[in-house]
Amino acid sequence: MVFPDDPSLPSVSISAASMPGSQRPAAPYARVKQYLKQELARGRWPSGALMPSDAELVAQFGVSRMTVTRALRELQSEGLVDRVQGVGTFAAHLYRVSSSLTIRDLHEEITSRGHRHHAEVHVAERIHAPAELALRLGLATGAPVFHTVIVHFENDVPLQCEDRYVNPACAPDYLEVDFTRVTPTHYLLNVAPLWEAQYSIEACAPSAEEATLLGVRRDEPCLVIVRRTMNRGVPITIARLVHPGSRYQIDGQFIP
Amino acid sequence: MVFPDDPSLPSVSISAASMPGSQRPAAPYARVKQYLKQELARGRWPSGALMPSDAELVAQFGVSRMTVTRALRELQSEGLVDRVQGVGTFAAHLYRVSSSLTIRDLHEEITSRGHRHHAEVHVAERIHAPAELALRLGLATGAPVFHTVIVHFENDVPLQCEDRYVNPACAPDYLEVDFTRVTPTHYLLNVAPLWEAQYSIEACAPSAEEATLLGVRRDEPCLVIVRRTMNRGVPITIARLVHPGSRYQIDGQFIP
DNA sequence: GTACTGTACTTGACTAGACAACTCTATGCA
DNA sequence: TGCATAGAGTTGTCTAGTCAAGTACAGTAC
Repeated sequence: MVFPDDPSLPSVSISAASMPGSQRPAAPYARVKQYLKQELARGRWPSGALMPSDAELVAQFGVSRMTVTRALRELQSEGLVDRVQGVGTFAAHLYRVSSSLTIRDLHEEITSRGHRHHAEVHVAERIHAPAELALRLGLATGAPVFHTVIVHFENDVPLQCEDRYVNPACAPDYLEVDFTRVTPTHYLLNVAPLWEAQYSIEACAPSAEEATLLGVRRDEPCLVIVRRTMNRGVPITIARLVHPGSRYQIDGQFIP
Repeated sequence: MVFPDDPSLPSVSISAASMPGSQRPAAPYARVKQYLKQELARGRWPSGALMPSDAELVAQFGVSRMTVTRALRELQSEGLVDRVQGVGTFAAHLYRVSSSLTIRDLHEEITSRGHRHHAEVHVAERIHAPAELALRLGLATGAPVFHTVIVHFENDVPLQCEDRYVNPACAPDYLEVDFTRVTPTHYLLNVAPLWEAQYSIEACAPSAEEATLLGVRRDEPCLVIVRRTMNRGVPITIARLVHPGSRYQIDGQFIP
């Protein structure tokens, strides 16, 4: 993906190789992939249409089947084609736009903007889980659970109120951590490196407590992310992240 | 370097294959991938640590290098490892959680929930682009632009107010379309199959007009998605999608 | 000490062929 | 007509090897 994209026709690899400006001729699998992508964008195969078979592409490009397969497998993982064993390769139905949403560690996000980040810890306690929380953390009712409420500031302006419950089995010394120096996200990523996460994003008004902590009015719309993470099937943490709507937005992009 | 501690001998694929419930023995590349994923989750290789080389994995699993390469390439594309030519494979720095956010066509999303979808077209016009809009659509100031305002209903409840500007060059007959039958998203995907998209998600109060169209109060927090899509560098459309916070949320998940 | 060089090791990419699993269609038989 | 079957075509996966390109390090000449 670092290569300059190759607008030339797929067959004339010679010209691409002898281009004065081009660094290196594109790898064969990349040429096949680029060709298919371009023709898809051009509308050559409408949604659901049958695309050339492996064998046809092998003949067309004069490469081995492994090379064609790699190009098609990557297109498949990008959601651009559907392959059905025994049937063929089809242009994907693009009625959904799937994009990569990166939820970064807030500290990293703020400092990468060149701003100052600091945090205030308002609650750091060990409680007994009420029924609903216990259920969501996969614990017994009344089992001990860690609870923190932390407000994060960007250049001394409150940006996020983080209300978090943590399964003690995953992070026994969670409450020992100095959260003015390390964010819970960062700490938990070290304790349990790989996650599965479910999240929801919604707009709603803050609770009275959240409004106070964030220094906003109760009718200020807030962007709320609720995230539940698990490691190998074991729930780790549930976090409710509340952001003033006027100060925070999520940006993303999708490049096919 | 790796031989001393080897807790799980990967050679015992027999047990997995002879499991009564398991359909089929996992493919070799999947076994390699699964093994590396599991050990990464276990913390065997901390962030940035050197992982086994291709050759070591070939010897360990008794498979060919193409098989090992495939497993590692997929892990790389998932962001779990970093490979550096001439140096080796390293456990990735996981200080960010990247997840896939799928923005589906609203009609498909509603009907897949088993609900009814219908749309009301409030504006469908051809205007002359003011300066800022023209800039964002890559056109000259005053150039013609299509503009639609459509409200989408789920079971007769307003769910989304869609305010959209379209580049006529990409969809000359946009205004001819019956948007009570086809959503603009769906139509534009047929006209221009492949997208690059930029979007932002934020919480804010609706405008007076939006509040009226959606049947909510002006202080109801709304989830607003602004999306700009392009095809091969040409801007296609800019859409502002406003949803009542009490009726809409974005859900997503991340599975490593 | 410094600069160069050769060697070993690493990942990147590809080939030619093989077998398996699956789907669809045409054919032959009852 | 209806059904079973054989064959052709497709994707899924793997092997055993090759060459290329990049990095790191030890040894050597100066």
